Amino acid sequence: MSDTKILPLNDSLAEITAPPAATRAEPSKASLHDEVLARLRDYIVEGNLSDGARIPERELCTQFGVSRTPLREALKVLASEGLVDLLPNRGARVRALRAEDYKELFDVMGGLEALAGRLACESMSQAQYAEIEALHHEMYGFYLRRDLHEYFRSNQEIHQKIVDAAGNRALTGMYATVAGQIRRLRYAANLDAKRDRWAEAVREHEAILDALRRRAGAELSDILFKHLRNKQIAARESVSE
Amino acid sequence: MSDTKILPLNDSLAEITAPPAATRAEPSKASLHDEVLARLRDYIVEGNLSDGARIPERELCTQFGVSRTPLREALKVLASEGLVDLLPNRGARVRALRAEDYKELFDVMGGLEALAGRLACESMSQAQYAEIEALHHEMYGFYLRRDLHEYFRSNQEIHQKIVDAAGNRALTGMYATVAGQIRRLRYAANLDAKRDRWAEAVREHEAILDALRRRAGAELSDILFKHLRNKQIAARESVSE
DNA sequence: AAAGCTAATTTTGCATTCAATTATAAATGG
DNA sequence: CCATTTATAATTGAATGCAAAATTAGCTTT
Repeated sequence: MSDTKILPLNDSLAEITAPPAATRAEPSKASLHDEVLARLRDYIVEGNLSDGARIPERELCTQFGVSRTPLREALKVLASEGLVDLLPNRGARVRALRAEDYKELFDVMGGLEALAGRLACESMSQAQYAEIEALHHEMYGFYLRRDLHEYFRSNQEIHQKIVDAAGNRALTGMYATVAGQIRRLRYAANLDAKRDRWAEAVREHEAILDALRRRAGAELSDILFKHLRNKQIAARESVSE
Repeated sequence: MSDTKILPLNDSLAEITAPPAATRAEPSKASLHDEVLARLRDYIVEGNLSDGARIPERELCTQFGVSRTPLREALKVLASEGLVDLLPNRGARVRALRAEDYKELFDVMGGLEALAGRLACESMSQAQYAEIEALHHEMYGFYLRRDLHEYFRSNQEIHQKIVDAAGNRALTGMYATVAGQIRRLRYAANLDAKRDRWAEAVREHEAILDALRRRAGAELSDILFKHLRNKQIAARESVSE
């Protein structure tokens, strides 16, 4: 194994090297640790590494062009976020989530969105509501035109806007962490296979908007949790096919 | 072994050095990083360091008898948990939480407990319910006897048992993190100053138990969130005195 | 030739070292 | 005497070095 010249890279890791130039343009903005952390997290969240794949330190160091110290710090943080497993003396692996784990994460996401809805009802400004309402109508348009991709995007944006409207940074951070873990599962990919579920999801979103408008916190909380539960069930069915 | 002679310690940090011998007896159990992480987290959570206190690396290293590498790793993780702030080139400080931050954390805790209650209703065994019911009666006894300390302990145990009964490890972990951040505020310390609130809290716990028995998930979810809200209000009032 | 054992290589965990930034002290000028 | 500047010390961020553990390769023994 010749390690003096650039090695033939593991395919799955090849792209890590690509983006640094752009990030490097702004050189001393963040610490090396933060940069490595953000990039590695994105890379894992975006699903570029297969479940359980080994993450050899030395290789990643050459990819990122840093020493082992900041990389190891980033790995510890990612482990605490649940994205990687750290095996003693055996290195880091991308955490392999089983169906059971996804079920748990979905439920937590549902709980966090339920909370977000409740808080949004309490503190949301009229402008924030109007923004969500506009997004809802936009999303409905995509539904009518059967534009799944844009539907999905605006759907996600609505959910994020509700979380933002809660105005709770601790919640926002946790939501991002959980959403990141789940994102590795492209759960709604073949929602179109289930036309029934799509229509149902739209109806649920109408109920969400209605409760938001009436600022009915407890009710919205319940609707949002159940909405996420239905999403989860649909995801499980579509995966098992 | 490593610390043959004991250095002059900073007063506020002196106790950190105490427990290592016991932990050291079992040498290769955990990595140095994990040990330092756990001990430093406990130390901060238990409120031994004042808000905003500087955490000089070198000093802590001598306290723990480790080099800067594992300590810095632990600090990065604690920063991601929100327990410390990391100022670039300026070291770590115990994160100073303002009233606003506590309000946010309380709401998140309420949201997580609301979720826990809902999930517990779905999956809890009869034995688990019985255990909670027993704890509830025990707690009621402490209330009648005005034993605030034991009341508080069993109260906390009930809430933890509900979270455990949810059977969701992701939730359990997040709950622990949030509870840790809040624990630095001894919020219920002078609950006894408010006899009204104490009676009210007990009544709320009766409603919690009732909803649990009926496995009324959505209802319990709502009750638990509001219970935490009331706790929060009581805490704020008692602090402002 | 396969299974088991031993030696070499690699990889990890942690300590140490070095450079860069910040804090502190001294000195100079107004 | 105080403010500003300069020099020194301390602290942080990151790279390198080293010992222990683990993985791999090679060898022995059937």
